Amino acid sequence: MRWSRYPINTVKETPSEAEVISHQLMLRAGLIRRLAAGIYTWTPLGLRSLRKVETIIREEMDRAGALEVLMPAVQPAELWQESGRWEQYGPELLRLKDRHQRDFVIGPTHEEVITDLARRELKSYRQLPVNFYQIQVKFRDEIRPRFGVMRGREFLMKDAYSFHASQESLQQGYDIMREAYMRMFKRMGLEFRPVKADTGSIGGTASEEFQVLADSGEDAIAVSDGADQYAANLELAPALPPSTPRAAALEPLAKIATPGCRTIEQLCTFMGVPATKTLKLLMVDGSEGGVVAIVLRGDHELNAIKAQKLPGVATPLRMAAREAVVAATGCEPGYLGPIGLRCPVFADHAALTLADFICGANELDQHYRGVNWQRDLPEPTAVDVRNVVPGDPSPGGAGRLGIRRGIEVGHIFQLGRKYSEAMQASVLDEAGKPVTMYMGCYGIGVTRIVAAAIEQNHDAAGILWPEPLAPFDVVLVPLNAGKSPRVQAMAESLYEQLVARGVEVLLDDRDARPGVKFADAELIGIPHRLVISDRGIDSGNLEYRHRRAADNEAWPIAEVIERLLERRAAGQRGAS
RNA sequence: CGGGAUGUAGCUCAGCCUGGUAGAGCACUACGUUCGGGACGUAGGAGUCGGAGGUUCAAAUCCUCUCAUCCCGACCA
Repeated sequence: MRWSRYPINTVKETPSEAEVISHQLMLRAGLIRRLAAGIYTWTPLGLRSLRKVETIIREEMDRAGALEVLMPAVQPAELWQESGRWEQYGPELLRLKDRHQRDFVIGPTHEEVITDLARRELKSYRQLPVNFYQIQVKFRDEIRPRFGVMRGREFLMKDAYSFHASQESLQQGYDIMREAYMRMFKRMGLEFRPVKADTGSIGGTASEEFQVLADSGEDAIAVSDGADQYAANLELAPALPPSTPRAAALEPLAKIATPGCRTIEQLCTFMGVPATKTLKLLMVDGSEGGVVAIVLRGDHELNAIKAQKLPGVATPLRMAAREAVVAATGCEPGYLGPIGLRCPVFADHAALTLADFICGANELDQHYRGVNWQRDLPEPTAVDVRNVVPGDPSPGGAGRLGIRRGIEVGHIFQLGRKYSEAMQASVLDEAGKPVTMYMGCYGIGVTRIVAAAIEQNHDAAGILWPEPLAPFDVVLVPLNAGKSPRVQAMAESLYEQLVARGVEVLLDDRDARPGVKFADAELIGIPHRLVISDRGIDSGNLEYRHRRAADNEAWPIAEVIERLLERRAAGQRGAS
């Protein structure tokens, strides 16, 4: 491709709307252009990388025996009513009416459509197992789209759905997909971890996410440093009950005035104690009205997923309204404590191991100190409702947990029979009896992968594409070709030879100054760069530089093609 | 949805407080000089100042409404 014939519009200034580095670089390098909030056009350059991601996914899905289909983006409401998600799904589901006033949705996912297809097409256990996949546009009307294509509303997704006659077969299909995912993300050159995950609104049982590790990631993940290799989404990671017994009560119970100490931080500053000696009490809505109290150690955070699974707690989790708190305790938030509460109370394990602790007195500007379980108040039910913190023991049994940030690029689920039951998708077994199929579901955020790759691979000058995802393999940079016929001729010759060898080459034939060409080539992140100049030709060498290298290499002109092919092959194998 | 902020040329922004002929840099076009790390000069094209209404002799500027975009938002007991 000739640069002069290819619309690559780079910009020096960072567009003000971009917050994270991948979004900034994608705009500056001209990979995407925003059309509306969370909705982007992919330019020719950006699309080349997006297609590379797609190709790797397609190859690995095919290798794993999955069959590609293409389902409609617009789906009739009837299917969603049948599965029950017409009511369940919130405003994130974009609904619309056609000219006959019939309800439709723009698909945020395709369980309903695929299950409908499966129940029509699959009649016999002999046709199972089978796995259908597609790479297709989805629309989710996110509350707050941000970070460019990282959390867009419209995005490209690979979704796959497998159908099985038994749980064992589902497990096998799931394992095959897990392997395929490991291969894909490795081929893309990404640093990632599979982590245990919550199944969320999709439902089902076993589930893992594939997280690309990056500080700007929206998800927190708990990773063990031990031999157990444990990794889980923070939402899901269990906090093990402490093994140390509770210390003996030493201090007497005393009520103290704590004016203006509404937060743990204020309380600790006022009292001169660490947050680990305090208790906090959170009020959440109960499932049948009323409120439920949850007690945590002062420095711990509530885990919403764990909390909403407690008996009597409303799903989804909602913090209790101020009025409800006052009605239940006679006190407003800021001074709540577990002593003398009438509502149901749960306490986190860590909160229950405290002795001589400080907690609210359920009176304005008053706290208790020297509080002890059993002696001063009954022990509530012990539960795990907090987020794990760095240093907690790994649930895997070896090592301690650390917290890292990740970008979720893939998610695999064993759905079981949730949709097949609701939509009556069954096949006949050996005995001629209908059996409801087991389903698995496997997603990949294709668009997001491009952003994640940049988030993980960039420097001050621009993008450092993992080679398998780069829009071009090589950029040829002739200097002063307008004045030097031999530079021009050599650049053309190299271009033709490389193209003939199947290399994706970008020839910078613009009449621009060298600095402009170098800066652009680095910004758009082409892995291999070859500079053609009079100076080089005189010395019998051309200048080669890898995008990740700090220095140039001088390559004899006669060897340039072969050496470049070698480097490219090495890079594609992931040896960059 | 609640709170905050911002809408002026393709991009980054100034001008608004204190009303009076719409600006700069980047980008773009032409010409000339320049040519190994985002050159310089000259000339030029480009904006219904988000939209509607109002106040005023006069509105980018003041007022009201509206739309869009961005940021923050259980974690507090």
